[in-house]
Amino acid sequence: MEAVPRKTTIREVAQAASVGIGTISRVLNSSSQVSRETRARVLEAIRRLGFRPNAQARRILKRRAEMVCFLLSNRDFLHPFHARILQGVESYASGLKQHVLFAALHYSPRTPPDRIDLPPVLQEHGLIDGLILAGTIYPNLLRRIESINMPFVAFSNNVVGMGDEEQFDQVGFDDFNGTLHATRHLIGKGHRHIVFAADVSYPWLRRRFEGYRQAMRENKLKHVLITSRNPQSFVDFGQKSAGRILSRQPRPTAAVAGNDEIAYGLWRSLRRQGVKVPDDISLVGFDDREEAVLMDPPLSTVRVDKEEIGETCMKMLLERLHHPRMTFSQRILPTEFVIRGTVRQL
Amino acid sequence: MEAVPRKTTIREVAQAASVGIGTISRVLNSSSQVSRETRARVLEAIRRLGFRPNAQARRILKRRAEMVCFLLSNRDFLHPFHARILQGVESYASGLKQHVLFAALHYSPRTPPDRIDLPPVLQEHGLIDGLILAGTIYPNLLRRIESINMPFVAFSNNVVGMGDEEQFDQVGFDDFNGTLHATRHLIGKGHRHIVFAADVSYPWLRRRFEGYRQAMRENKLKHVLITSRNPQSFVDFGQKSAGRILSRQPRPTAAVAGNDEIAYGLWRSLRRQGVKVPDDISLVGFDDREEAVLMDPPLSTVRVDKEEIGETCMKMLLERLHHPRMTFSQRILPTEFVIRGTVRQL
DNA sequence: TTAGGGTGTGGAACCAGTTCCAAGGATTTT
DNA sequence: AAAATCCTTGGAACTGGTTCCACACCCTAA
Repeated sequence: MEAVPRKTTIREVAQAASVGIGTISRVLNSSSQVSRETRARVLEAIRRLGFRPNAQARRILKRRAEMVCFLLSNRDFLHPFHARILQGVESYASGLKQHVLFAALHYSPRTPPDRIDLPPVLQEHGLIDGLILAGTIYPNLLRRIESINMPFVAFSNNVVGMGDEEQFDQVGFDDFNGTLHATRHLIGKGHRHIVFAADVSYPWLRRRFEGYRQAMRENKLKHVLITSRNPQSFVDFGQKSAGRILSRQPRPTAAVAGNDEIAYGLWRSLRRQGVKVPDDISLVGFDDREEAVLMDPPLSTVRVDKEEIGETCMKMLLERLHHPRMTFSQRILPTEFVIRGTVRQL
Repeated sequence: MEAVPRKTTIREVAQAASVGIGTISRVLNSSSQVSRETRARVLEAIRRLGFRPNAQARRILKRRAEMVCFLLSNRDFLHPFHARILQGVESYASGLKQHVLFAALHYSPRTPPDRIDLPPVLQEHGLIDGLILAGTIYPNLLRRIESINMPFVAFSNNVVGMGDEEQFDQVGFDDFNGTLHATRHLIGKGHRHIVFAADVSYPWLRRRFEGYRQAMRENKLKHVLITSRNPQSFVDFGQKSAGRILSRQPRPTAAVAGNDEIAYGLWRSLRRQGVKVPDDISLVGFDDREEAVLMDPPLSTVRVDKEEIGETCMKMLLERLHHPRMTFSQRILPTEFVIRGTVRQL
């Protein structure tokens, strides 16, 4: 490897400006008082030499990397959903001169914690100050992270199999109230036979189901859960569910999908069978993905502000870094039902 | 801010193992020969003290951050397309113990280079070794990057307004041959009246248009470019183009869309007007986005391997870092036409 | 026995910053 | 006029690694 050209150092700047190295440092950190003339002379020397302070050296002393890691776990790819969270993290972070490192991890929920092979960032220390966990989170990963004493905040909607005794910082959105409001909206539009389509073995879909059930119960309506066998994907789940919905007697007038992908699958399959949305059946989704607007008609769905999730994660992580012994907190961000074109008045 | 607990240092480990600090370093870097017994004693001490070497300190000496920045410029959000490139970068990088920092930047093509406000990562030095530029790249940004002497590789398909004299490392995919093959495929299926829909003021769409034109020319067919006024987005562009396509005499039997979003808009608008794809008109896209498979019927399109782009960018950047004076190179990755359901045999 | 070579090891010097103490000079107080 | 205080400033010491030189030790050859 060829030698990297040496960069200007603080000592050379000090020489050039005929001051001591301490003064340069003081100017850089705009901290304690430096006389107007000295400061000007130093700044001029910095400009002239094109000096940019070395980040690593500062960090050793500061004991802060000013960097956090966004760790995406067990996702085959960086979905727009998580991409938006990442963006929320980044935009908030960069305003505070914090950097965001991106890393991915694949692990099995059954691997013992100490056998989980963490990404390189987490193997050295001092590289990052903390961690934002996104993607599916099983208890063994939490154990592993705790074992290296790395402060972290988890995006909690995809946390699986955690007991109530678990204590860690988390940010999530309100699954329950999301479907509660969506379902109430359908009921308000005169719908009585409303089904819910999702695989409720996922904790977050289970919570959404509970929100739907709550709305049905408070209106003394019967709840119906539609599932399908061996789906290849959520879209496929939706497609396979369509037939089951249509075969019910009496035929449901509306369906609440566990997420937008299921809603898409449903819509596509219904349309193929000549069933029109919303004329023949109303449909609502959850998540408000990009594709929701592109559906025809555009999908009424529960909006989740993904960037706000990211921003809140970052905010909470910084608080944790500043106050390591602060008690753990959990933030649930509200969701919003967005009315588009897939619900009709009965 | 509370004090961060001091971590174990190499000197403490040396003390514990009753060896010198140099020996610890040698063990850590598994470099020169250390006797079997000494190595075992050191490793035992490291384990017992839970020692993890400080990354920053090493980097000062090594003059390498082992970190690169993925800079997304002028994108309102991290599209799946770029997300996949990022993933390609990350997965290749992490295998080589390199880290990937994510940053975003918004700038105007008209801002003078020295006025472009770079993200914090690029303001200090030593934090990253190099840069991968994704998103729209105008000459002023290149000038700015060059001014801080930061090695970089650009994803070249979105480079705008660059003369031929521009020299920098770039990785892109083959716009021209993509549409060339797609159009040839349509011609092979018996189509003669084929239009191309896109705003060719984008250089990459212009290249795709040229590929289409080449295929038409070599078959002595007339090329037709469809554009539309003041589109809100690519999808909108597609929607607005549908009418223009249908009003042509004789009516085209196939359309090549500049990208999948335009294809989606076209498809949606055509369907609304009762025109069936592919029965009444065949359609091909470009990019092979996630949505392409979800369209009904799924879209025949030109696949671009985004992760390979990311991987190649990272590979090229590492080469550049190892050989700073190497001549600049440009890699064009091949594309592949994917046959799905939107083209019919005439 | 001595010279020569190879291996293993200790630790000073170094990297590029920050911190802090001491000290110089100016200004104010006594 | 002397003492006290404040504002600036210089630079040694420090951070936590790596590098390199010196040296001890062992083995072999002359």
